Amino acid sequence: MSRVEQDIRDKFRRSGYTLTSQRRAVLDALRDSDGHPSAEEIYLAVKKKNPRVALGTVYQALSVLEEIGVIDTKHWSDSPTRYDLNTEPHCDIRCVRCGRVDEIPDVDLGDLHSRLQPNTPYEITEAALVVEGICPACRT
Amino acid sequence: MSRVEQDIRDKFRRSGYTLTSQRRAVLDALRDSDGHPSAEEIYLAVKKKNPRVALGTVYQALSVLEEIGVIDTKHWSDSPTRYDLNTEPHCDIRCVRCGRVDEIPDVDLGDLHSRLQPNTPYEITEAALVVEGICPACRT
DNA sequence: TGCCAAAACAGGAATCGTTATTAGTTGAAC
DNA sequence: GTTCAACTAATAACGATTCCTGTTTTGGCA
Repeated sequence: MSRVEQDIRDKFRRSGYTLTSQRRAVLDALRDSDGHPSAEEIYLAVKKKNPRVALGTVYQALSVLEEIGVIDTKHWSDSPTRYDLNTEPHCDIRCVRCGRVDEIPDVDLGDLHSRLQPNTPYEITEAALVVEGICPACRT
Repeated sequence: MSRVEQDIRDKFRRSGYTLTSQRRAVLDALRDSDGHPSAEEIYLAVKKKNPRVALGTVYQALSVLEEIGVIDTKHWSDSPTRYDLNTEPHCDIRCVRCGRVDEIPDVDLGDLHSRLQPNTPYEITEAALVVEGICPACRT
């Protein structure tokens, strides 16, 4: 069993949630996808193996997976939420033309939180970069 | 007439859009609000002076105002879009408990775009920070 | 000033991603 | 095997936003 696999099982055990076949299927769909699928895309992938799953189940599974820290979610405006197995802080960019999402490597976001905190009386809980652009394929 | 006022008129003239009383009212509501109101809040403020305006009109006015560069929009997940007269790049933080939005001062975002661009083949069109936290009043 | 075409508007229906509800199913603990 | 809580499928409901249609307003021009 891989380290990642073990980590997932640990997080389920600690949380009290059970790793059901539907949640497993959502994780598999995320692993097998090439990028940052939407709930709809995950739903379609899961449906191929088990046509009985409902879209609502996918949403609920995703919310559990996010809660226990197995997946990350990313929001862009005018676009459905994207999901991602990678829980390391990283920066994603979305193509405004085709919707494709890719990671921007070598961006140090670790200090974002600590760099902002001294400037606000709020207690920062979340700090993310939302980046949009035009991907090479769409630039033509 | 203030500099800001003149700037708004110029932007309308150049764009070809007309500065109607409804669009004027939306701008006034933004100016008189204490922060970063949602479309709904702007709608309610506008309605006080002219009860006949429709919510759809507010949305359309906001979209025109954004297009010609008079206002900024900010998106947080699980929350309606917020609008802002300030078009200088700046960083806002939203309270996850009460929804209040405040600016985080002294954050240099000017180089965000140029810092990210070398690391991606995308042509970056937009780079923003989305920050959430708990405001002093909600920390109790 | 009065007319006309284009733009903008009001009102309400429609859309879309997401969440809530509810009844039924599963599966682990005894 | 029985029991009970957790989970699921199906579908209704929701909120923010956009779209549509007929009406009103606006700016250009005689």
